[in-house]
Amino acid sequence: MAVPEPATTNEAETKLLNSALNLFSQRGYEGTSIREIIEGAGVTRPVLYYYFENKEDLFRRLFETKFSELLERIEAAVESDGDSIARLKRIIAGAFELAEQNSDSVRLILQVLFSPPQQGPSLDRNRLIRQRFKLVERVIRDGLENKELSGGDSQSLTLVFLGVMDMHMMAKSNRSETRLSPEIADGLVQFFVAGAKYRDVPETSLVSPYAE
Amino acid sequence: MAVPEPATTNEAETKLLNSALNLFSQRGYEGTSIREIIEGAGVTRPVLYYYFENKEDLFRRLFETKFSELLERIEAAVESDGDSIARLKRIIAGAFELAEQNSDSVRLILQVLFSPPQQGPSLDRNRLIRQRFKLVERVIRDGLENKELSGGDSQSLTLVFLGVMDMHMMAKSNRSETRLSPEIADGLVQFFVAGAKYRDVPETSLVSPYAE
DNA sequence: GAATGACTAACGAACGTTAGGTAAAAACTG
DNA sequence: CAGTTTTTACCTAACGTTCGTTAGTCATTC
Repeated sequence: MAVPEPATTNEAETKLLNSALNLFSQRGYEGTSIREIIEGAGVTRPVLYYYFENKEDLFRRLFETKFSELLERIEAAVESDGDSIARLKRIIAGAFELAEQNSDSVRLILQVLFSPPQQGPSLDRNRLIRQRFKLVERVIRDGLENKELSGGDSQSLTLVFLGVMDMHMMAKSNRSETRLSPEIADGLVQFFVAGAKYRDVPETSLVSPYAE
Repeated sequence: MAVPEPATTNEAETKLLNSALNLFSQRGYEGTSIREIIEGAGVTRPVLYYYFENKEDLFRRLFETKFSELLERIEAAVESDGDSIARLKRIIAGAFELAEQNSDSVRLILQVLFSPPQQGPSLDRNRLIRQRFKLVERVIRDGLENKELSGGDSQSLTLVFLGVMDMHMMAKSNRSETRLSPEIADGLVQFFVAGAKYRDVPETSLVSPYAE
């Protein structure tokens, strides 16, 4: 009976989320006012409070959506077929693809992961960091078991891997001309594998950087 | 008779800078109010405006001091003796040492380098990023010329190097139990050299991530 | 006639900043 | 070197603005 397209019902909500993504990713949480968000969305203030509890709720829901997108991509790569090196390549390639498609989302995510501990709304940053860490670590542990990788414990290697990946996404965030192609993703993993394999020094490891 | 200690002349200014470092590094620029800063320093508000033009001036002067400390350390390592691998080790070891000694400073620096473009007071972030980038790149270019390194252009390799270094400093910022020892610094450079050397793929490079 | 989705208008609190004043030390002057 | 002026280092008290938030109202739709 009713229109079978409730997709376009929350037009105002979508506009608010888009405006919020744009502003939050560029200016941060405290640097963005609710007045700027509603202006960008072309609605009035009470409309925002109709769809969202408050500013923090808006930020949290926005962030959770975007972060889930990234996690799902990584998860898909982790559970994909092939050896661990191929899966590592897919992890980076997927993240790079997201950064190319939706650089605002990636900037928002990096902002949260790398911001000072008490900045912005209180969300469990360490949990988020660990979630992503664990996914990548699983692949690296597989690689160590199959002797595709060596040269350190899984935690140290994961930290290096994420460092390389994130620094490139950060470069893309800062300079949008930067192109993060799948070829670069492959090259970085080759780099990583070589470093983890041919190292002829005693293994070094951090004291549980993101352990459980 | 009177206490002959004029060393404590700018006592209030120092207290303000210390309080500001503590708060800014933990909560960010917008997340910290002038009232919190003066409370932490145990002075009144006009005292802050006596020593600093305004909040932005306070932040800028604080940041510039701390960032210079880091740059000077890197510079010293860049200009030190030995092959480029030894110098790369000293760069990381120096940064790690600073992170161990003064984690607030490092957190403040990382915060500025990695925050979204329009957050906080307007300071030329790309210039700062480039300054540090150039210093490291010089050593890596030397390494490429002397065949101590290979496997990519100097810019790509520098980006990887900084990614590995920064991710570890970030880990320290998030979890202060993390120990960033000189041994770990050495291990990371070994990793880096192996990755840059034994890679058997065509060289890949980004489109000028932090070129001039 | 009850939700839904929007509006105008205002709220108190917190923000960065400043006007205006004071006690003591430092610098100058006859 | 005594007397005067200036500067230093702080204070109390308030300013105007912006912040996030909400009470109250009103069409439109089901």
